[in-house]
Amino acid sequence: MDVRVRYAPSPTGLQHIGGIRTALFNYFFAKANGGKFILRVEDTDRERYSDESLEDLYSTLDWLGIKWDEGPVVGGPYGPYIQSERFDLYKEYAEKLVEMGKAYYCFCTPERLEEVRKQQVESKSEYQGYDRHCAHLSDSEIKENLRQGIKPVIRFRVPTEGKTTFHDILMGDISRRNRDISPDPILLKSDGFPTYHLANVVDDHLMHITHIMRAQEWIPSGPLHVLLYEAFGWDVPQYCHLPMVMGKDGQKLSKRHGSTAVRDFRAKGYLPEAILNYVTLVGWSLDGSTEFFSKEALEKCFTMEGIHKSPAVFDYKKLDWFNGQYIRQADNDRLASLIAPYLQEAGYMHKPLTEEESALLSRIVPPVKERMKVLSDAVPLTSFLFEDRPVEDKAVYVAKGSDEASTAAALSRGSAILLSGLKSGEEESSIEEKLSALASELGIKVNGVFQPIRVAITNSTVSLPLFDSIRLLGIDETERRLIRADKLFEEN
RNA sequence: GUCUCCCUCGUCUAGUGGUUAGGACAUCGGGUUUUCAUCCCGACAACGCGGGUUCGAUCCCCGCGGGAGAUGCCA
Repeated sequence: MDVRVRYAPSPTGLQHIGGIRTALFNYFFAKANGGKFILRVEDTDRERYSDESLEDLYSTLDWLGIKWDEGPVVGGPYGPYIQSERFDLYKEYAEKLVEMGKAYYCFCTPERLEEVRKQQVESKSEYQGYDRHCAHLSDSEIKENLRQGIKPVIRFRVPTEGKTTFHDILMGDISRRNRDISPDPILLKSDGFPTYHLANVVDDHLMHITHIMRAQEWIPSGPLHVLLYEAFGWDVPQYCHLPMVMGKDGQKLSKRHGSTAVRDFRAKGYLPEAILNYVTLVGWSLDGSTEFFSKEALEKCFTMEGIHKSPAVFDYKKLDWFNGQYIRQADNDRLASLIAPYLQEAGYMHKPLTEEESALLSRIVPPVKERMKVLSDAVPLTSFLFEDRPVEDKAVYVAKGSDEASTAAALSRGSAILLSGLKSGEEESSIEEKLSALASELGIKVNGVFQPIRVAITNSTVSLPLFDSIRLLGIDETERRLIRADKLFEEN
């Protein structure tokens, strides 16, 4: 049997790390087994639905390079793949269950349900959930309610006896007494839309899904779904519940832990291959030592056996490390085009780039790529080129182990050495030697000479390498800034 | 409350009835370097606890503890 798996998100929010991890596992499992990866949009919650979420779903998968074999846009033999477009289908199946006596109409108002819930909490009842008030209405009672225009929901009749077991590839057999299953969950809402339980089971069956890989938060409803498959007389697919992705505090990863939307990571300057690589390693490993995986490699080597049972904490620092690694590996031209938007956003460059800017950009990349964790780091790293904010505080120019007098001397004499060297096209290493010699003459450390020069030129003690900075800035501007710093020290 | 699942360094993980319990991130220290970063070297650091089974348990069994998830006309 050919493997068919699906990612079935609900477009009620931006695609987040947890969701995308599920998508990736499904995708890689399908690819590694020569199967099909199906995308299905579960937009049955009309209150929380948003177009933006749907667009975000497509753009995020696209950014990661994840293509679906069947689904919205591309179509497929079992479409449509958007649940709202399958509206009639669910009603049909729900009513089929009603006819079989396995489901029933319920006319309870939300107010009454709320009241029941409240009482259960107050009385600390062991049983929670619906009290099956409408489980045994007579035909005439149902007709009367319908005649009055009350919109019913359809509830599934959960057996009160026995237990239901399903097999999970990772977890093994998971059983639950039927009486512990939430009593009589709603299958079809009063607005005619199905709930997750119904739509999911119906669609997975109709779309011939072979393996259901979803987050562990669904384990408790596994038995219910099995009951549903059995009620319809359908085969139960294979289950594989994925470990959850947690935040630092061990709770389910959410916004309060930091960014969780993939879009946010993208905006900050994470590369898709870094996200893809790291996210796949959350809850999965090949051998415990291999860390770098390309998408293509994972499409071949991903196995279910490598998936873990226990939840995993999402480590932002490790993601940063991965991103830095991938940035360093990245092609310079690609990096240039990836960095450009950040510099444009900062107002440093025009959109589109002028020819000069484009040329400058490609010279910026090599020194900058060694120093970035995220692409947006390029902005602070190069700001000295685009906005001149001279350091007024003399103390900043003074290196450790030096003093103001030596610094003043280092600055004026060092500037002279530097500028004449640069203008005469002298080797950088030779200029460097002379500056070092100056340091020992002044009786200070090498940095005692370099630091004031660096601060003068880059307006910061932390910068790109000095000669790189000068090359990017140009000799004239370098000279201007050196003279200005020199004056600062001459003033008193 | 009830049900279900989980438990190896701070974090992600490898691993075995007998190992110096391995790797990576983070942290700390050192080296290279004009700063920062990169890069290199090193250090710290784990089998939740208690019973069994066994010549021997991190590994097998039981209990406890801790954590998480579910308990919606959300998915």
